[in-house]
Amino acid sequence: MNPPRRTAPDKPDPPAAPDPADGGKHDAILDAALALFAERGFFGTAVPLVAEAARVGAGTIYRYFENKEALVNAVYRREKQRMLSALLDGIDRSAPPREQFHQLFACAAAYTQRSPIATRFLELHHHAAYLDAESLELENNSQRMFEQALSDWTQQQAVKNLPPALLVAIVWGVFTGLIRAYDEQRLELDSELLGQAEQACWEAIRR
Amino acid sequence: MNPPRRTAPDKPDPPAAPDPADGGKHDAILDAALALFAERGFFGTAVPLVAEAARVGAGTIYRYFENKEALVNAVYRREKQRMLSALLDGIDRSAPPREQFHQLFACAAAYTQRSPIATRFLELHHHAAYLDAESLELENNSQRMFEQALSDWTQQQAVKNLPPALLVAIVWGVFTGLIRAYDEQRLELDSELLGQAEQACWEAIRR
Amino acid sequence: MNPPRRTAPDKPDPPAAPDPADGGKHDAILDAALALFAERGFFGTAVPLVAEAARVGAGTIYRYFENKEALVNAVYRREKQRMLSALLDGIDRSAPPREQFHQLFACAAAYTQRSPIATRFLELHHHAAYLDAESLELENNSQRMFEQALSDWTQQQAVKNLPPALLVAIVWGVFTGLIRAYDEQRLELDSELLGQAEQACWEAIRR
Amino acid sequence: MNPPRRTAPDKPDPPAAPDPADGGKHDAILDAALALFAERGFFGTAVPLVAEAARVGAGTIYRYFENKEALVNAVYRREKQRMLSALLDGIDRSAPPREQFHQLFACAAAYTQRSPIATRFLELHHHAAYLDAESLELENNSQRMFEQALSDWTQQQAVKNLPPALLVAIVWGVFTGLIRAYDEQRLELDSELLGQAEQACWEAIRR
DNA sequence: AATGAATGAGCTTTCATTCAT
DNA sequence: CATGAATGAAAGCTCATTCAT
Repeated sequence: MNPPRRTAPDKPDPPAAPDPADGGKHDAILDAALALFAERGFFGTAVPLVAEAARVGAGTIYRYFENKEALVNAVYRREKQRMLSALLDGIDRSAPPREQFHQLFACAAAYTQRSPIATRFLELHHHAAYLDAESLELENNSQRMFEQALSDWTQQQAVKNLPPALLVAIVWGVFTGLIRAYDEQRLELDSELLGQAEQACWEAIRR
Repeated sequence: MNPPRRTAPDKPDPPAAPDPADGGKHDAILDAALALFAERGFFGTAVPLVAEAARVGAGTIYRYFENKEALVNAVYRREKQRMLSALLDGIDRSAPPREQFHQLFACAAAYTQRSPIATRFLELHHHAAYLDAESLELENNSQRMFEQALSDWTQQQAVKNLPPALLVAIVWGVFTGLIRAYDEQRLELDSELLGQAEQACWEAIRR
Repeated sequence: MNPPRRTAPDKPDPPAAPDPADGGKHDAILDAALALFAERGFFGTAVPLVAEAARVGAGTIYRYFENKEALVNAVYRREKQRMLSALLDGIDRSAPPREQFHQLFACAAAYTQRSPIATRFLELHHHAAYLDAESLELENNSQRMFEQALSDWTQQQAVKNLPPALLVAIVWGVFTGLIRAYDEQRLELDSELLGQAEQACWEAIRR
Repeated sequence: MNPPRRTAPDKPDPPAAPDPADGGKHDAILDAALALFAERGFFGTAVPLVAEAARVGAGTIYRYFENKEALVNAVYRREKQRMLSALLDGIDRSAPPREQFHQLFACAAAYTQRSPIATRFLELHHHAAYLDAESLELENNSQRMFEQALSDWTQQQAVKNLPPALLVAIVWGVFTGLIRAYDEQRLELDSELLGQAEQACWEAIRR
């Protein structure tokens, strides 16, 4: 893995849903909102600022999203789903647990590197009061999927027989810790270090 | 460790700095601000609300703190320092690394249980844009102290020979993961589970 | 007169001006605007809402009316004129005054019953700030016509020798009072009651 | 009665409730709101405009009134009550009906002349959608009081045996008609004319 | 020193109007 | 001609901050 750039891509994601030709405004707004919410938080970001960044009129945002809260939820869901896809699509559930774990770590690392802004956004808005039921449901679903994977590995005698929620908390916590350390510029996430972190994390949960 | 209460103390901390008899207003404001910022966030908390909760006039807050930002930084520094004290005072740096690690984990667990509101506050305001240089400096100091401890353990051949920042990220990440899982009610943090988490985390970093 | 329905027709009025085949859009807009302005007031009615109700594009309205104010004035003039026609066409100016008065009252009652929405609109927009000179001129004309009628009756020694404007104010006031009482559901306007009101009003002005 | 000035007093009403020394801001806001709402309507009046007219900051209005709707209701209730007092205090309920009727007419005329702006306001906001339950209750109460008076006069055989609501509608309608005619400058309300109107109106309802 | 009423800048949101299609 | 997506000015309202008391 290359030494990750300190800021970067995040925008070049192909406009996800092929919108019915609105000039890409819908996605432009989501992109702008993502960057600003990640940088300044929800309350710290004024809607006209999002509009300006998206190069649309302030009122236009309200043609696409009912209100500011709906906007942040739309961003949250798009990014959460993208992240989940990035992680899950890269895992071969029939491979041995240790291999799957490696794939997971690699995908997560690749994702955070490809989408640092989205990563920051998701980390920041993790459990905000303005997330609606649908967003929380998505959050729960993702949690459940990870618990399922860890639970499977336990049954395959590969990892410790501990509550899946605890195992997820450990793995997720380690990864989050890495991201934060990287964000706060205390750690350069090169591939050697990622490999070491992966191994350490595996040792935390392996039987 | 007892099954932790879902809410609780947090206030009875002795009035840290022996203020020159201002009727305790300074601390009352910090206490009120801590609770409100933890519950509603920085932008969600109106200054007059803090004043009311602290039972002082709105203008009084500005005699003690330059502005809202200064207030949240003061809260941050007080709580961060308290937390650091709680962790570091409980560790016997001459004990064997594994024993020190146990003490650290136990102190951290005790702290979060004793001060759930402060824990929530620190987690929530972890890297907010409105933290000033002094707060970030404190953050760095604490980081450096933990790195020093991990570095020592490495030299004592007890833990892996990895960059201390990585080791801290792992340990801190695991602990943060536990707190979150508990906050989101996915995990009950009883003493058995904490012990298992501690052991897993140790296995992540031990040589 | 039948016990009046609480809501009802109002639309089936023949499309007043035989427009040069614009697909009926001009009238459709006026119809929609009438209903919405009557129900929600001028400021409470958004132009795109009128467009939707008229089943035309929002921009189309501006091809027929310079702006919202011009639209409400057009509605006002159309309805005021219809109302005047309804009243004046039903009066036989060669009949004895008392008979003419009866015809006037009957026509007015019939009109308000046939066109409750228009009645509400005219009452609501009676002297709004956004009525333009032409609308006010129409208002004055109608006033003058009624004054003329009352003046004639005075000369025929049938009604009191008072300023025609006062006589009109009295008759118009009584009728408006009836409408309001009906609107506020304090009065059921059956034919007996209307007859009594008519007689009372006549006694107010008769010599 | 003097030839009424075309605009005039309305403000000099003593600040009704001796407010607990707020610098008269509460009343200043009500006064400014009354004038502007009467002139431009509820929706046509921007809150900052009221603030400017009252010579207070825009935010100050919200210290005294929950929102714009609460403000218009406060104005409505103050003015309606003042008007009712003006009418009812001037009537000697033990006098003969015709004399009472004269007093009523005289009081009403005096009130509208003394408070033309309030008169216009009450006329304009008569049954607006933004009046709350308390305001409507006040409206109903006043209606009931007038019906009671008319009903009494009927029982005293002085006026026609018609539904009190109809009698009120007639009297109130005539008076409203006079006001409108005056407002629209079609009628000068001198004392002679008022006397004639009073007599005509009495003839409408007298037995 | 302490207060809290007052302020006005700035927020989210709406909507009359335009103009590229 | 007709459209309706886009706009941005202006609305109602909040709240960090000040200052007369």
